[in-house]
Amino acid sequence: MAEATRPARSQPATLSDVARLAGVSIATASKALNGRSQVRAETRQRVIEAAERLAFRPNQVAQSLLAGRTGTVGPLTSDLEGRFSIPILMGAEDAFGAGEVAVFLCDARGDAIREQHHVRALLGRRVDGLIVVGSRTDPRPSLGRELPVPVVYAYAPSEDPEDLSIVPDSVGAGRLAVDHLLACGRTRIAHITGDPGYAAAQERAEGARAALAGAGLTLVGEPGFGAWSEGWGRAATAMLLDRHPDVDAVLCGSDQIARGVMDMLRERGRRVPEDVAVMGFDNWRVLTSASRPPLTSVDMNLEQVGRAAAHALFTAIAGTRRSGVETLPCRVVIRGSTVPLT
Amino acid sequence: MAEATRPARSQPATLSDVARLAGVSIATASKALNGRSQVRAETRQRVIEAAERLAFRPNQVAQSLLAGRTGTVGPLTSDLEGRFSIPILMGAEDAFGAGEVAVFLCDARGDAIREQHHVRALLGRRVDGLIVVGSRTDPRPSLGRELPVPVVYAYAPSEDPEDLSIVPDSVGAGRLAVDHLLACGRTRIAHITGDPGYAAAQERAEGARAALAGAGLTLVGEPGFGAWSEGWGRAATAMLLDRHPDVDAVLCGSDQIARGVMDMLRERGRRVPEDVAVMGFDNWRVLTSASRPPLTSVDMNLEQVGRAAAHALFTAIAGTRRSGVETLPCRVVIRGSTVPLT
DNA sequence: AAAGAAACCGAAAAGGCTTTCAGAGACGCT
DNA sequence: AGCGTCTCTGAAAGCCTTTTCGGTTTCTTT
Repeated sequence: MAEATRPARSQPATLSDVARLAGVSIATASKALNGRSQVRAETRQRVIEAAERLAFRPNQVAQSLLAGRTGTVGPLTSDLEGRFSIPILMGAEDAFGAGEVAVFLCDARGDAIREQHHVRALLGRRVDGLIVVGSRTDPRPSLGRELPVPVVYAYAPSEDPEDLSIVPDSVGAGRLAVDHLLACGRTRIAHITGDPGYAAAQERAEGARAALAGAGLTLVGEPGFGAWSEGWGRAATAMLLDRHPDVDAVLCGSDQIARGVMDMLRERGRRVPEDVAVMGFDNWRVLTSASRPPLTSVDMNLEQVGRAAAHALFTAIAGTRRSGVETLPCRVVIRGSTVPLT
Repeated sequence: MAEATRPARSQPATLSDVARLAGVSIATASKALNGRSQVRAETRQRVIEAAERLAFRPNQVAQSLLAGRTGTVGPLTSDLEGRFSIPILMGAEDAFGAGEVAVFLCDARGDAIREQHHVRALLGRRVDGLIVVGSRTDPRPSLGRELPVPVVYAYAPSEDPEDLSIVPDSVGAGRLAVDHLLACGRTRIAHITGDPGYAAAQERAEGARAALAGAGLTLVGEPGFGAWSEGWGRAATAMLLDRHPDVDAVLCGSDQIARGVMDMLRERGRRVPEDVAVMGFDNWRVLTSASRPPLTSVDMNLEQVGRAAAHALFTAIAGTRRSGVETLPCRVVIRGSTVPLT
């Protein structure tokens, strides 16, 4: 734990340092390094060598000031703890990273005041655009139309239809899930899901019902709304088995619920997937692959949502703006809880 | 999905706009807004009103250029997916957020090339400092001593002792865990943990052994190194019960392992915590609170690690640099798997 | 009333870069 | 030799803000 005050570090080289070393003006140095054509090859070479000797990196702060664009983007997330924001941010970072756009990190902790504060801070830094990442798919208040930069909402759509929102297709996801169970030959399908106050819960249930109706079937019992927890999965399963012992598949609102469901099924002597198939939602690796058997789950393709949001923001910055809510399809990841391992 | 090209948004107001509206010079406007004293109260008021009318926000890009500091910090993480980086980043964001420092988001995906690329990008943006966040506690190569800004390593220490690293105290954590089990009256304690290639696994085992030795005891059997998975927890527990049926506590290397252990214990008819106490590591909520009974676990205080790293970086930027590896204590979070619920 | 002090204001420079535009030099042609 | 044409190069402006410092106004004091 040595402690010392070292001398200030050497300042990074500037363009004028390079120019001096190469014996040219800064204008020429700039042109040489940026591939402008009005420089003799030999001069350009001299400048490039000088730049390398000095480890010159153009000061992007100065470039930004001049260009009026900073090449930065502010993603506002309302919860970093939650596992939904991260994949979206990674997708966005991915999409931007390729284009040399830097991404700020802002966690509003679900607090509107903090969010406002972050928006201000980001605008002060002259970000070129904002991505607002929600923690649930319910619509959220718009940041407003009067912002000086484009905004894209991801996962949680904006309440204002003039804004552009990119969300996963929850209704379609419910449909996909049921389609898979039907394809597995199941016909007595129950649905145990989370908090009915979540749009995602309602929409998935809606999609599931629609798909069943399409096959001339209905859900076994009512959708079991409750909490997004293992405990609820266990409790709901116990009740379900009492009332509908003939159930042959349970579609769960989350992987956590699914784990609880599988737990209780095993406790009651049902085999998964032979007697009852179980499906989860979210495709959260830790849970899906650790369970016995591994859990079939619907993946919301969140990284794609992030990438799509980044892409939309890009085009909006370039001038072409879209609006409305755009949905992206989910996908079923099949594991041993619906299909016996061969 | 309406599509349209709206007119370019109005540019944000600049200081000279404000000055013009207030009928003063740019210099006076600046002084008025920044609370400098050489402005008549009445004039200041006029300027402030003008600034408000125009929704003026000083352009931080220009401020940065002038000040030579950007007020930004680059945290390089090697895996955002992993659950260890996030709390550290949140802690850092927290510590900086208060001081108006913006944090960039960089995920190197564990790739050294990507990391180099990100370092360059961050330096180009003239960040004032870097925080390197690792995904495991094993030492990692230094970024080098010749960087123009201070660097702090968090979670994964740098191999270069001249660098400053902030890490959780793994040895101490092992000791704390055993101390808790001893305090619960357990004496026949086994240790089932993860990949022996991880420094964290070795160090925790070392701490556990030391604490036992201090009480005149030894581990039941050898430490069970294996994988950081539920599956390994189950398998290792089965073997453990065969060889040492009298075990009365299992210290696990992670919460996932602990879940597997508890699963197998239940399957073999042991009650937790009455017959066998179980402890996990990492205090990962999803796992600890969802299990039956809730899992006692060691929390590495990662947010504190992040905050400490941010703080160290702050002081380093201000000129006072430290070096070496500094450890932060962990803490035991007691739940029902070691202490019967009252 | 005049001088001195204090309060207030604005011109200008700085920070690092890009770009425009004018000027300088080289070359080919008549 | 003189002219026009290219090809290169560099001075300077501009991006937006802060700060210094000289200048102007106002107030106090004798």
